[in-house]
This record gives sequence, C-alpha cells and structure tokens, in this order.
Amino acid sequence: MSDDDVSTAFAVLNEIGIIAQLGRATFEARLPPGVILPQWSVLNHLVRVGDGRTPLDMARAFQVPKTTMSHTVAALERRGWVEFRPNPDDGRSKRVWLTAAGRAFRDDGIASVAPDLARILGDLPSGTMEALLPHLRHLRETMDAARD
Amino acid sequence: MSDDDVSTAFAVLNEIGIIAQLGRATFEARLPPGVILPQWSVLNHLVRVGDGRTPLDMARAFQVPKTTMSHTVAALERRGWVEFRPNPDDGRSKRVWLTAAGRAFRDDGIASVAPDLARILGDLPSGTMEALLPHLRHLRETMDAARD
DNA sequence: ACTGTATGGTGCAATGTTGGACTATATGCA
DNA sequence: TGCATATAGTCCAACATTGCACCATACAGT
Repeated sequence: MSDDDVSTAFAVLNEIGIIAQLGRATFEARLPPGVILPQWSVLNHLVRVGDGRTPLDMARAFQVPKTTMSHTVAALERRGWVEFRPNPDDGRSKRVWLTAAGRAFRDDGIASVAPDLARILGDLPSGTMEALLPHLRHLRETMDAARD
Repeated sequence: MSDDDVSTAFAVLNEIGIIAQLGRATFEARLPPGVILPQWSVLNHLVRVGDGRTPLDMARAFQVPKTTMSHTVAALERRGWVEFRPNPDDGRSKRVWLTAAGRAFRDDGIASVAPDLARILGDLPSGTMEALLPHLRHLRETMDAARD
C-alpha cells in the first residue's frame, strides 16, 4: 500500500465530504422550510426498500446512532408522513409505515429537485454519473464491511 | 435529460451521503475525544492550500455558513493549533496561520487513519480510488458552479 | 469628503445530533 | 422455570450547526 494510494483515498473522501454538503444544500433549498434532508431521505428509503422497517434497521442503513433515527422518525410521525405499528415478531420494536401523505411528499421532493439535478447533469460530461455509481457502491459496501 | 439519468444522479448522491458519514466516523474514531472532523479538516486544508487564509475563504471552500467556520477556527485557536493575525490588506478580516502544534496534530491524524484507509483500500479492486477521483472533482466543481 | 451599500466577523438563540442512562422485552443457559 | 445478558427504543443533557441581528471596515458614486 503506497503513500500515493493513501493520499488518493484522502482526496476522494475529501471530495465526497464536500459533495455531500453541496447535495444537502441543493435539496434543502427545495424542501419546505423546517423539513430537513435526513427526514426526506428516510421517506425515500422506505419507498425504495419497502416500508415496515424498524427504526434500528434504518439507523444502520444510514449509519447514524439510533437516537438520531428515533428523533427523525418521530418528526415524520408528527407530520403524518409515517405511522408506527407494533412489530408482531418482537414486542420491543416498532415498524414504520408510510402514509399516503408521506409517499406524496417524497414524490414532490423528487419532482422539485429534478430540474436542479438536470441542470447539473447538463454541465457534466455525459456518463459521469454512470461511471461513478458502481465504484461508489463498491466503496460504500467495503467501508460498511470494515466498520466491524 | 432522461428520467434514468436523474435517478442515477439520485443514487450517486445517496451513496455519497452515506460514504461521507462512514468516512467521518472512521476519522473521528482515531481523533482524540472532543476533536471533531471539521476541525481536523480545516487544519488539513490550511496545510494543503497554504495558511494565511481568512475564515470566510475557508467557509466558502467547505460550503458551510460563515458562523460555522467562525466557531470551528475559534476552537482550533483555543487549542493552540492556529493563530490569528490581522489582515494588512483589509481591516475587517483576520488571517489564520497554523502553529507548529497544529501542523503536528494534522500529521498525527493522517498517520492514525492511514492504516484504516489502507485496510479499506486492500479490500477494494485496485484502481477504484483513481477511477473515482477525477469524476468526483468534476462533479464537485460543477455543483459548486451551479450554486450561484 | 460624504453617504449609501457591501462585506468580514461575532454573539445569540433555535434547532439538530449524539452519547449515556434507563425501561421493557427477548434470548440463552442452567 | 429462573437468571444473566443482549437488544429495541426513549429521555435527557452536552454539544455542534446555523439563521439572524448586529458591529466595524471598505468601497462606489456623487
């Protein structure tokens, strides 16, 4: 493992940190005031992987502490975008279900940000995102596995 | 701009958000308790681009509000890792300079995390990071330019 | 020079994040 | 069964982030 490899890795993580910041700002500019990216992301996650997950499942998926996820889903529930039902398999846990309003809000979010993303995509060499995606997935999976 | 392109972009930003989180956790696990990633990142930035920057310069580079950067550099100054000097060109602003202790602390950070990064790199197909870096730079620059 | 506006920086308050302690339920093992 | 340990979730307090109001300095147009 050469020093060069390590400094490339540093540079990659550095760029990723800044892009995450920019992406968050882009998103939040389009969400209604008071709604925050992690809230929308949880709705999106539930749509993509299916609802009925437990809060702890999602905390692991997002790599945040369980208290943070607890706070986030509580906010979503207050707004009527998700509802809790007991987990029949485990009396300690809840399952989180999307409401119709929650699905609609998630869809609105995509529709609102799509033009911003389209503008960014238009300024990038075509194929940039497709080139990034598989490598990013691989990196994420590897880092996830390394966190033992 | 097809729907597929937009959903690829969503997926890329999603992965980037999670990797940023994982990277942050990896780093903070190696920093002394109470030291936080943004603090170390600012020291790293000053080493890489040269010290003598103003806080506002750095706020822009990191895409954070100026109050956040003000808070961060104040913490670094309390720990003796940077010092402020007046800006001879502009009486409103400060310039931020690294101290010897600041440089040493930044170097220690690299040395502490390098083994973790090396482990991750060892589990990735070689060339993954090199493949990512130019695309990420491009994406970051484009998003930066789009934020007008 | 004078005045209006723009910019660098900070203090404060509201909010988000997170570690630690705690409760309740589940599971493994004698 | 009974007990020790592990796990899901929440409450609370400490701390980080950030929008807003404010001050000081700079600069542009007259």
